[in-house]
Amino acid sequence: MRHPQREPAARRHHVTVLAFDGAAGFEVAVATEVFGQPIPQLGDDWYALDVAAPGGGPLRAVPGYAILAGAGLEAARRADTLVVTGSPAVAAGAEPPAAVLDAVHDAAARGARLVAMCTGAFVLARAGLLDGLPATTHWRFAAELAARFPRVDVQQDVLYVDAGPVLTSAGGAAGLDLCLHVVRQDFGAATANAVARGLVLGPHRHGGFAQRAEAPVARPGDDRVAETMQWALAHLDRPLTVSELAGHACMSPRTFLRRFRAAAGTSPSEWLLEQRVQASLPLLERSDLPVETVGLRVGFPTPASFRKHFRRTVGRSPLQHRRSVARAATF
DNA sequence: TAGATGTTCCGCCATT
DNA sequence: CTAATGGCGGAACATC
Repeated sequence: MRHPQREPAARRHHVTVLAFDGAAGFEVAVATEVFGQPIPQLGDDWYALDVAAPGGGPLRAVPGYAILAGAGLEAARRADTLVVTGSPAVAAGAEPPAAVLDAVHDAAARGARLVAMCTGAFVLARAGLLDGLPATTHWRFAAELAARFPRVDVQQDVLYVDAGPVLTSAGGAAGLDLCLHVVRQDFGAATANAVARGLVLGPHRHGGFAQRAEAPVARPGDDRVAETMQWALAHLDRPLTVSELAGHACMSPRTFLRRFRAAAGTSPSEWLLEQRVQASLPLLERSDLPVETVGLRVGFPTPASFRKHFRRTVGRSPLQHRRSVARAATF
C-alpha cells in the first residue's frame, strides 16, 4: 500500500476511526471527511470507512454533541489503517479505555498503519507504541507528552511526523495535512490534491506541497524538485520553461516532469500559473500598480494572459478583484 | 477570427 | 529481475 500508483488495490483499504467517550469531535470529523467521502472517479478503489467505539453506539464528543459510532471495536480488527483519536481527558492524564488500548495493540501487532491526530498521540504513547519513535502532538500538550513518556522522541513545531507504521499530527488543521499525506502515499499526489480541492482547502500552502512539512518520508530527489519550486517562486517574474527548471534541478526535462507530478500532483506549467496568480493577489490588493504591471511582475508577459488565467482561478478579473477587496477594506 | 509557431506533457521504449 | 532514467514522437495546448 505504500506506493499504489503502480496498480489498483485488489481489495478496499479499510480505515477504522477509533473514538471513545469524550472524543475530540473535530479529529473524528477530519478523518471521516478525508477517508469517508467517496471519489466517483475511483469507484471502489478507495477507502472503506468505519467509525468504531467501545460497544458501538453514541458517545459524548467534546464540543458538546454526540457521535453515533457505526461499529464496535471489533471493526478495528479489519482495519488496514487505524485512525486513533484522543480526548482532552487523556491529554490531561486520564487513562484511555482498556478496550481501546487492546484494539490499538492488536492493530499494531497485525502490522496495521496507525494514524493519530492531536491528543491521539497520548493513546499511542500509553500503549507503548511510540517508544523510540519520533512523534508529535498539539503544541499545547507537547511538553506534557514528553514529560509523561520520556521514551517518545517528541518533535516540536512540525505539522506531522511519519515514522513508518505510526503517524502522528499536531493539533487542529494539521490532522487534515496528515490525512492528506496518507492519501498521497496510498493514491498519489493528484488524488490527494483532488480530495483537498473537494474540501475547499486553499491552495495557499506557502511554497507548494513538497515544501511544507518535514515529510520524513520524502523520497530521494523530491528535495531537488522542492528546491526548484522554491527557486521558481523567487523568480516568477521571468519566463520559466520546463527545461530551465529541469536544468536547475539537474535532471532531464522528462524526469523532472515525472518527479514534479509525483511531488506536487500537477504539471509544472499548471503549478506555475497557480503560483503566479497567487503572487498577484497581494499586489492587486495592497498596491496601486496597474494591472498590466502586476501581471508583468508575476510573469504574465501580456495583460491578456494575466486576465485569462486570473479569471480562471479566482473567478473574476484582476480589476474586479481589486475593487471588491478595496470595498471590503473600507468596512 | 484564423492560423502559424512554439511549448508542454505523456505514452512508449531502450538503456542504466 | 525491478526501478528509475531520459530520448523521441506527436497530440493537445498556449501564444501572439
